[in-house]
Amino acid sequence: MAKDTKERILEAALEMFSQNGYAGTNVRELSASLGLVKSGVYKHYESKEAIWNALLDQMIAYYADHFGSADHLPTVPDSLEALTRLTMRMVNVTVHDEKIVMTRKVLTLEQFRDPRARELATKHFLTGLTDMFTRIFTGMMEKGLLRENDPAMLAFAYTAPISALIHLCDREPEKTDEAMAQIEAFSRHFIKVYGEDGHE
Amino acid sequence: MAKDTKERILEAALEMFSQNGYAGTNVRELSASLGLVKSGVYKHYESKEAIWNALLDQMIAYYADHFGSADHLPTVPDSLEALTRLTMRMVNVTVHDEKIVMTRKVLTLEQFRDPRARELATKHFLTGLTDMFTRIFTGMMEKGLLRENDPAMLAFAYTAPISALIHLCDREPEKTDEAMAQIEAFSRHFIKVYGEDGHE
DNA sequence: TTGACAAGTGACCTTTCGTTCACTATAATG
DNA sequence: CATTATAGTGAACGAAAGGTCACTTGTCAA
Repeated sequence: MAKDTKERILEAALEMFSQNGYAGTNVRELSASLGLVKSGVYKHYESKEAIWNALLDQMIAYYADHFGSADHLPTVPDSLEALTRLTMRMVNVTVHDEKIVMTRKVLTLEQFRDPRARELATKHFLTGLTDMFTRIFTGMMEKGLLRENDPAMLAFAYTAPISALIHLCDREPEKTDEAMAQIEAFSRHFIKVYGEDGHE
Repeated sequence: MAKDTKERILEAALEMFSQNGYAGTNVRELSASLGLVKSGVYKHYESKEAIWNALLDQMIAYYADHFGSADHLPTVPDSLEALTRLTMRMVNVTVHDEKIVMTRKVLTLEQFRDPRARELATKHFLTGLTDMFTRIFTGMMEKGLLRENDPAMLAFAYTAPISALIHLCDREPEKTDEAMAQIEAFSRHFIKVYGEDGHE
C-alpha cells in the first residue's frame, strides 16, 4: 500500500504542477486531492521539492524508455500516404493522452527554473521529434519515397510546425480539431514538395 | 515622478514574472529591486494582481502597436537572398532584445492560467509570424520570386521552425549562436525548395 | 505662507505556506 | 500473542506571503 500512495502522490503532483506550476501548487491541496491530510504525504516524501525531483526523475526515465532508445522507432512508412497516417496517429496519441499533455505543460512551466526540466523540454519540444524523423526520412530516401536531401533538415522542417500546433492544442484545447486538420494539411503539403514523383 | 515609479514597477514585474512566474514572485522582492519598501508599491497598484493585469494590458497594447497593424509590415524582399537577410535581422532583434525575451517568457509561464495571456501567446508564438509572412510571401509571389503556392501554408512552414529555435534560445541562451546558424541554414534551404528558379 | 496632495516608510495584521511531531490504527513479523 | 514497522491523523509552529494604515516628507498651487 505504501508504494501505491507514493505513486499516486506523483500522479497528483503532475496534475497540479501542470496546471498551476510548482510555485503555484500547495501541499494541502495536493494531499486533499488524494483524500489525505497534509502531513500524510510527508510520510512518503520529505519535502515538496523532493516530490518535484521524484516527478522529474520519473519523467526523465519515462522519456528515455519510450523515446530515447532506437527500439521504439516506428517502422519506416512504405508510401507517402503512410507517412501522413503515421504522423496523424502519433499526433493523436500525444495530444489526447492526458499524461503526456500534462508532462509537456509541466516542462513548459518549469523550463526556466530547473536545469533538468530545461534539458528534457528541449528533447520533448525539439530534438526528440527531429532525431526520430531524421531516421524515418533517411529510410524513406533509401526506399526512393523522398527526394535525396539532408534528412535532418527535412525532419526539422517537418516536425517543428507540427510541434507548434501541438503546443497550440496544449494552450487552447478547443482548437484541437482545427489544429489536427492543419497538421494533416501540412503533412500533405510536405509530401507534395519533398516526395519523389510517382509516389504521390 | 509618480508615473515614473508606476512604469518602473511594471518593468520590475516583467523581469521577475518572466524569471519566477506570477506565483513565484513576491511583492517584497519586487519592491526591493526598485529600492522601495513593500507598501510603497501599493500606492501605485492596489494589489499584486493589479500589477499583473496592468503588465498584460501593456504587453497587449505593445503587440497591437508594433505587430498588429499593417503599417509595420517590413517591405517585401526583392530577392531570395534579401528574404534571408530580413529574417536574420528580425530574429536577431527578437532574440537579443531583453524586453521581448522577457515578454515571451512571461507568456510561456502564464499561458495556462490567464486567458488573455493565452491569447497573446498564440499570437506571439504562432499566428503573428504566420500572418506577417503570409503577406510577405504573397508579395514575393507577385514579384515572381517564389513559386505560386498557398502563401499561408508557406508562411506556416517557414515561421514555425524559426519560432521553435527562438524558443530554444529563450530556454537555453548559451545555444543562441548555434540556433541562429540553424535558422539561417533553414532559410537558405527553404529558398532552394520554394524559390523560383533563376533567382537563387 | 499655508494647505493639499502624492510618494514613500515602517509597524502591524491576517492568511497561508511548508514542515514537524506526538499519537492512533492497521497489518505483517517474530 | 506480543512486537514492530508503516500509513495516516490533527494540532501546532515559524516563516513568509499579500495587504492595511497611521505617519512623514517633499512639492507645488493658491
